[in-house]
Amino acid sequence: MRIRTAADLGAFIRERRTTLGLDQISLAKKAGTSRKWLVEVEQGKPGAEIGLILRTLKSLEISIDLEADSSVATPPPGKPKAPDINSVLDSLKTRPLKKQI
Amino acid sequence: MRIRTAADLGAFIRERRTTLGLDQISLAKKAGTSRKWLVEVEQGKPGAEIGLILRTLKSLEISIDLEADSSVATPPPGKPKAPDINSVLDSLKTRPLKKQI
DNA sequence: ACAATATGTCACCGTTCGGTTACTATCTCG
DNA sequence: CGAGATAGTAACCGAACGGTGACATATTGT
Repeated sequence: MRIRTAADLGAFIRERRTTLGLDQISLAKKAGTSRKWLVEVEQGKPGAEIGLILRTLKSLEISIDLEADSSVATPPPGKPKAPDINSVLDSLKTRPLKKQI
Repeated sequence: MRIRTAADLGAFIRERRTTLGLDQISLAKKAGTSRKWLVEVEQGKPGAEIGLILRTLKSLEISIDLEADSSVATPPPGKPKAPDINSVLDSLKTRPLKKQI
């Protein structure tokens, strides 16, 4: 399922939890958090910490996949930076990422 | 990319940001947060709020997909709940799931 | 009707978050 | 060399988080 908001996430978590036949206490204990926290998350709390979220999803055996949309150089049409070959080479040269070269 | 930890998430965000040629300030502004926050998130801060994370991913045009692993009733082998027909029927009766059977 | 279960809500409290504002270290380019 | 841009870090502080424990509601099964 594609997640866009905290409410989406909460709904998905809840659905998965009930599908597995778990109650809030069981899942909260499994994920190492509290029932109160689970209740709020299932209601779509945007302030929930990502660490607890990840632990919860793991407890529910849910995989999280991130995908960069479309192509590399498609900054929302409106900022035509129009990078030329030089700038691209420059950026690769000046910003040695871990796995670069 | 499959995300399992906050560090994974931070690395992915950073890679995507640089790929798009954005600096931390630009992205932070775009996502409605602060540069300090972005720095910490890219370093894998597990306490970051899911709401800001989602806004950031949206700013980077990154899709988040959740997928429930394997089949419905496969609690990590070690808890052989061995549900019999009765318990299954009961759970269906008391907990009207959407897609069951 | 009663007990048991599961969920939602509340108040309290210590901890931590996130924003702001500096300062520092690199790196690039003129 | 010096100016500018980018990134990491620090201290401060109000706001919000998450945990605990209790109470209020359904809802189910006896």
